Amino acid sequence: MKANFEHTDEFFSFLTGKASAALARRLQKNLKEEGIKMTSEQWSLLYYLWMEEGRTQQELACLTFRDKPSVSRLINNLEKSKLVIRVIDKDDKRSNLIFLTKQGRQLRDSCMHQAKRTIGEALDGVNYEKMVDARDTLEMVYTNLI
Amino acid sequence: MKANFEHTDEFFSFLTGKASAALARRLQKNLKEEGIKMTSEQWSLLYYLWMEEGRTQQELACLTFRDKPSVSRLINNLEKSKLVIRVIDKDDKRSNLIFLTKQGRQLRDSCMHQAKRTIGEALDGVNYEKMVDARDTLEMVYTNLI
DNA sequence: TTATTTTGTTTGTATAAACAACTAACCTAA
DNA sequence: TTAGGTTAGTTGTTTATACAAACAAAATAA
Repeated sequence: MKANFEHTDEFFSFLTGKASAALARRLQKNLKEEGIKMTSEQWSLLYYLWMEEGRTQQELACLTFRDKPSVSRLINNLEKSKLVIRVIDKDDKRSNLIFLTKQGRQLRDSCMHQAKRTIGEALDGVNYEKMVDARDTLEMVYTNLI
Repeated sequence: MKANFEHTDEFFSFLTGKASAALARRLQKNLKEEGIKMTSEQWSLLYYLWMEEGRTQQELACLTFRDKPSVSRLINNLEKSKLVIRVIDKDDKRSNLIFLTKQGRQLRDSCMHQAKRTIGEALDGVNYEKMVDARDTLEMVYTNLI
């Protein structure tokens, strides 16, 4: 069943994604305040490595909703910053396994702290259930478009 | 009153903005199917020019939540594509007034059609009120971060 | 085994973003 | 009227995105 939305402008803010863009900017700013020079995109990739290392680029691409070239280049920059390293998988020489460096591992706590702070700032005064609802709605939009 | 959200991952999808990214990709794809080579970013700027021409770059920056350099370069590309022209404001020589070309004006109907189609696809099966709620919640997040 | 397809990654090219630094035009106030 | 500040836009630099095309390793099929 397809809804009949006549008013494009009513959902224009979804097209722009301004809320998530603002959130990304704020995260980057908060990290910078802590002396951490890291983009929100790099953060989002490191997030999954802090949970578990040794993932392939393919896995990271799926997890972060990026295509493979984007992940490849993000990792280039993270390698330049000495936060991760590529290790060729012995069992499948096509794959790179991505590991954190000691330095990358050390950033985890302060980065997660700043992420929580950022989300706290974003959700100031926002009803929790409404937030969960919004997330679920966006999730549905996303699956519609995959 | 600051909410205490312990679980960062619960709101991770907001950080990524994957829904709006997917929507932007789909719009671009739908436009391409119509033979229109245009980015979603260009679309979002043209949208406001289709409503009213002769806006300044500053105005367009505010309307589309971009900074001035971003708008400047978007307009460079739109000029290259012969869709808009810059006209220096006689009353204030600092300002450029942005007008559509004949070609840019002609694209309006088919572009708007594809935008409505895209939104229809995105909102397939999504409850209208939930969508309005989600938009309002995101609006609040945005204002928290400005 | 060899040929074909699939999978994981990289490279090429174009577009766009943010931030900082800059120029030019305008305004205001001493 | 001139000095200082503001506003509008551009340019430089770095980072990130998408899509297409390439490449090599692995899996599959003949």
